[in-house]
Amino acid sequence: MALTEICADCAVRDRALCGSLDNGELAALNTIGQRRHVARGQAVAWAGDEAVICGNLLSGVLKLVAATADGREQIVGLLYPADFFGTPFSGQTDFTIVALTDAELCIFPRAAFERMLADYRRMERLLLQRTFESLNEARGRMLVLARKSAGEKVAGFLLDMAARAGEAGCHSSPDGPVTFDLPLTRGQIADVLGMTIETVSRQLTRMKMSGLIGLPGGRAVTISDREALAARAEAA
Amino acid sequence: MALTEICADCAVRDRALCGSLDNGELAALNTIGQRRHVARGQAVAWAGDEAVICGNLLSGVLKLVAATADGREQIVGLLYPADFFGTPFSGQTDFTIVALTDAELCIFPRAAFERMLADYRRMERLLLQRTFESLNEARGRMLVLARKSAGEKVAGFLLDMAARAGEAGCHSSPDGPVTFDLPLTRGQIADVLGMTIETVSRQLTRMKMSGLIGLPGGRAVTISDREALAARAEAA
DNA sequence: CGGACCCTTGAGCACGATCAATGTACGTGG
DNA sequence: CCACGTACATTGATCGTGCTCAAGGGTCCG
Repeated sequence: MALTEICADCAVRDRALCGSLDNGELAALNTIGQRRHVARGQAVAWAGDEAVICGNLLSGVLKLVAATADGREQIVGLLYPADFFGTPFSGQTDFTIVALTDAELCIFPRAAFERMLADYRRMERLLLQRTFESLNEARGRMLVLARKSAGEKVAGFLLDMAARAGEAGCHSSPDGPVTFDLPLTRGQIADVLGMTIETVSRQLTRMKMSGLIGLPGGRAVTISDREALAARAEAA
Repeated sequence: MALTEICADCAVRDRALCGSLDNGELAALNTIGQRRHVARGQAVAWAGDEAVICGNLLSGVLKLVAATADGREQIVGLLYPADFFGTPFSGQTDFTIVALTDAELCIFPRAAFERMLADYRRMERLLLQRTFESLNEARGRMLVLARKSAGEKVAGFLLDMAARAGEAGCHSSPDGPVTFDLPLTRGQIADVLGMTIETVSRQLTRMKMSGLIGLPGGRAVTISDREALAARAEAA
């Protein structure tokens, strides 16, 4: 199956980096890329290993994990469909990438991808822009991790997830109750926010008691009072 | 004074982004760049403002600051000579940039700089690589901020600063006591590490008591036992 | 000498981590 | 179909790190 055909039916065709390529260029991409499926929990890359691949995420969610020598973990980034992963020009990967859900990837050998960047300037430019965005996001997260309280962290996280769920499904109800499923377990939320599973749980129940949110069960969350939730995300 | 002359005597000529340009290209750069001096404490850019300039740091140290609505601050990055600052392709700056010491900048209008990137591919490539490095550093810092104890944070910070001081002066004494001046006040260290001024001070005196370091006075620090300090930077 | 700024040290407290028990949902095999 | 195992979530009790508030000392400069 030629990649051009694959690309034609690619779920993220217009949003991924390769959206900047025309059909002829996709044919070239064809020769070096391939699809791969990873199961939930499976690692895509290990911190410390040589960086041999990079690519785009087609479906599912990946986490980027940093860890201390003694096993403490911190999720330093989440990857959603159309996101690029891997570190071109870098000898080794600094972070472990693990699939949080079953996921589908479109991967390239790093060296070949770097040559491609040289050939397709629009793609390199796009990658530069995205990298700046990631950098800004990471820095913003540093403020959250270091200076925000548990309540602020969880409230802000819920708003982020609601925004992401909204832009996907786009039920377009700007206010009023919105319900969606969190793609993460409590433990993973804790890993993202730099807290413990118990504190996340307690904060969620507190917000339920205050009427800010509803917890219908499973991973579902209902934003009942977006205003108040936003206030809690900023309050000291 | 032509910029080419300026560039010729530029302190960071071989280390900055523009090190990738030849003399003819520097002449072009000449037409859009200019030097600027900023005093200690003075801001170079404000978070939320439109991003109009970017450039290279020639001398001094700058901080990149994120802040909450109610005034809590976090330093999300430090800039040293030869570092690039600013966010090309982004409408507004997300972080405030302030000079920690008197500093000298080489600044460009953002739009003009973006056009330059299009003309000089080596520079764009270099910027992409540097941005990836910054991203990795920011993510590594997320782990520190969220998961490390006060002692680990301070120990790791001292080692970082020692490494930086070493590569500048390069007294090349790999082991054995090394003495250098911290470029930051206790308060600024606290802002970098996500803690309070008091906790930083207490940790430093603890390390002095343990014989890991010496505090000769002023901003000076002596690394007496690098091994033990490194152990404390990793220990739980 | 006075004031500004930075640093150190102490006492007390609060937030969130830790330890522990129980509850809930789901899938598997007897 | 129910018993069981696993993984995830909730809730409680207790503890400790690091923040807060407060006082005092050092250094530099006008």
